[in-house]
Amino acid sequence: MPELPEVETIVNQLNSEINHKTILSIENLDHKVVDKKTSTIKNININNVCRRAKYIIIALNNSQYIVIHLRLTGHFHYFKNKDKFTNEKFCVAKIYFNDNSLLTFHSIRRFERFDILNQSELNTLTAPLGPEPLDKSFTADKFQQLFQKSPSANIKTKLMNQNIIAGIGNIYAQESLYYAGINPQKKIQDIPSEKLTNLYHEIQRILLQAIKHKGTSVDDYEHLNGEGDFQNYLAVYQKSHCPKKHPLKKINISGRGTFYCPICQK
DNA sequence: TGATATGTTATCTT
DNA sequence: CAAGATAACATATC
Repeated sequence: MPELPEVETIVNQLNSEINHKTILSIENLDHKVVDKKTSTIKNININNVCRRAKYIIIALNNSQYIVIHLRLTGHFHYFKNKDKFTNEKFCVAKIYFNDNSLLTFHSIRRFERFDILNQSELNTLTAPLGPEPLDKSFTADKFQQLFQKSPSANIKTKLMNQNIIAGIGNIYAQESLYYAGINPQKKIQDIPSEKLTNLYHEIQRILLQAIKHKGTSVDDYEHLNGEGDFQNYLAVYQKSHCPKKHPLKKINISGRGTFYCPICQK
């Protein structure tokens, strides 16, 4: 499932493939997933592609934004020649460019979102989001303060809450908790502050590492040109043993599957 | 065939 | 009341 590193990978690729191109038109094949306002996008230039939390934001030069959330199964394919496209399953939108290329968006579960927003709608969407974990301004001190505000909350649930800290989902929450040596069942108040600082550093390390590997390809994630390979470097997610060969436990926290090592994570 | 997976949001509970 | 927990959403896959 696409989290920060996967979305970041796709945004980087979109920037190199489609930035500053002109969108001729957008074909909307599923009005449940794709905003009907796509029909108004004709001969519009792309100013920039960026990421906020797990949102892909394509800034257009008519002061509108294409905002895409991949949720669980969303992905793109890019064709330098639009004629190379052959009817692919689950394609819900086709974006045609002035250089005869084509970007297709696919949604398997139809859980995904492809919206056309104006500036104020975009502001409303992003306003509640927590800080970006890789921002230079997001220091270890701020991380401490953020989490110690909710002493009785479960650490993993808070890590995955986009309004506390942006971009972390089920995979990277489990991985960073493993490397920080924190049992995912812990309440924040029961975690010593040195361990919280470790967690801060491990989050950044893991996210950067995963971006280098173009994300974790499990389930339906793929980027524009294929798959990432960080799944080969996971410590606990969907594993039976941790890197130190201890058997892992799988439990349920807030309705989400959670792998952890009872020996390494206290 | 029905259980499973999961990000976000709405709703329920404590 | 508010914080936290859980249900709902959709649907392909095993």
